[in-house]
Amino acid sequence: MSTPAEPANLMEALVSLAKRRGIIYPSSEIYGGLNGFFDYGPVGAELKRNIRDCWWRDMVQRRDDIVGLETSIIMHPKVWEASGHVAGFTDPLVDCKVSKQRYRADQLFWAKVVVEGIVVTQTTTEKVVSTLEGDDRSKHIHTHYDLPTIGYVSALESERTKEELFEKAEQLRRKKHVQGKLLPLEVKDFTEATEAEIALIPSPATGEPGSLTPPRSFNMMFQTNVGAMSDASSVAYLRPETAQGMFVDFKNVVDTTRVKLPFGIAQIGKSFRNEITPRNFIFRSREFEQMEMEYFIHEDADWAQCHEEWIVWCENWLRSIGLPDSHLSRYTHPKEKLAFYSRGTVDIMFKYPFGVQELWGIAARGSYDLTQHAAASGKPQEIFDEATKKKFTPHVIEPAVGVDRILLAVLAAGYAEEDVTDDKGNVEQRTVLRLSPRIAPVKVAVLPLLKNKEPLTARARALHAKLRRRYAVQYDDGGAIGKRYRRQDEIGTPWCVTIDFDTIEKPGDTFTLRERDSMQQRRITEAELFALLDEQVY
RNA sequence: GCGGCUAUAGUUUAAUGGUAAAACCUCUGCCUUCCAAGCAGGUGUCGUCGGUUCGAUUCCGACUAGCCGCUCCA
Repeated sequence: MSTPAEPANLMEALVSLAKRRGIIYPSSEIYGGLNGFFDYGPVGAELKRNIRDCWWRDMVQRRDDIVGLETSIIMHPKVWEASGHVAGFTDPLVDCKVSKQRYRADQLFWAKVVVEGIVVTQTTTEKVVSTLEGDDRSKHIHTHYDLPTIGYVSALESERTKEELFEKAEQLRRKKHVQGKLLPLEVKDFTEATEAEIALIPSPATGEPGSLTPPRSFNMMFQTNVGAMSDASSVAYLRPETAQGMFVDFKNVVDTTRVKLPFGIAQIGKSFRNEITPRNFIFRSREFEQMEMEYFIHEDADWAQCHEEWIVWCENWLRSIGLPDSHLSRYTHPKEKLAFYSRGTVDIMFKYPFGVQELWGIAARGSYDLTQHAAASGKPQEIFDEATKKKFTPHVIEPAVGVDRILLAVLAAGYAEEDVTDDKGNVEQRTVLRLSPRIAPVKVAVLPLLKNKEPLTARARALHAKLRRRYAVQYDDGGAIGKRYRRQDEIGTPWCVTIDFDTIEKPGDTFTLRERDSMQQRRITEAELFALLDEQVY
């Protein structure tokens, strides 16, 4: 009997297991680690490779309409200017030191409040006078008529930013007991404030000046230099997405591979983003691996239907590697929040231990990317339509997913701690990773029942040698048999075959096949074992 | 980047101002006829750097990393 159960803190359990079993290590650990970077250990490397291979086989090799591509990680810097990443990845941010709020500088607006006319309040007059001497006093007061800046106001970007600023300015005028008429406000955003002004602009949270920091720029792209000289002309970027490779090589693929619309170009590769806050283990890291596909369609095609078909394809693929429906959902981006070039974006969400988060984004991008590159490079990115005899720029549907996010999802969905009751009634805990045979790092463990009986180990080694030609398998003769089963459970090995005395003493050359999830055993021949693997590991 | 909490063996945790302990894991040998058995043995720079102190794993500071919240994720 076994009872599946989720541990109280699933993430902690996963991080611990990942380290203990060689799935994921912190990067550069002996030097104290490096925030946002991770290494995949021997077991993790197999798991990750299997996820990539499954995707590539299903997305590229088993389809007629999609071809693969591998572009360089460092591309011409103009690629990222054309794509909008150089501008779009720079988000200057402002912190309020008192309220601990953070604002985007381009969404925080402010204005100097200037009042037309004479400053008549007693306090203000005295202040001005005290800085003057002798006969100059009256004269100087007079010349200050046109100087009365009474303060600053700020407001966040909204539909009524200007009204809000005006109201605040009016409040400020009354609060300071200043007579006169407000001059029209000159609204600027925070990126345009000088150092002196920053000290005087009030925080929208507190209404008091002096707590805002100067805007700090966070460019999400990692910069590097190409060539021996490090100057402005040699600046290059590590790609923040693989997609631009497909757009930039679009014409090459069209001209050299006989593809016809609709068709897709797929790529798997590393991308880099200098995330402000890497979080949640490998979910958001600074170096990660993407699997992206750009599906090009005719400009007159029914993009919405194509979009929906790809969403369904992606959902089915996630199921095929073992993610349960109970953890999957959809999020449709609201129209008003879409990027201006996007016609629609749907995210397939996964219920991670830390919340429901984006796993796979399927975006309808129109012809934005190809059009941008055509304009920036001066080379049209068009296809000739034989029917209408006209050239046009194709539109694109882009399913983009992170390998690391899938890997974390299969770990989270597959991890279980079960209470197992043995024959004597003792309850013990069993940790098991229920990974699909498609992606399991080890498909079969070959176990001689006893280590010190040569006929058993000889048969086991022979089987192991034969299996390993086609599948990732392990040979393990250490310790008691039950311990070896549990060891394989922890890395998600779907099957163990045990070479026992029946194998060598009885006719039929059968082994014990032990199944991971049910722990059930049955006898199986070598031919049946290979047939099972051929069917399940695809 | 800000705030709060944290850092002892591969993992999970103890104890201590006088150079550290347990369990599990792992490795070696013996044993073992199916679910983490037993026996014997091996494996440890208390995250890093500085300060206080005769002496710091322990107290203080900085840094690094992790968790939570804010922010960000085109």
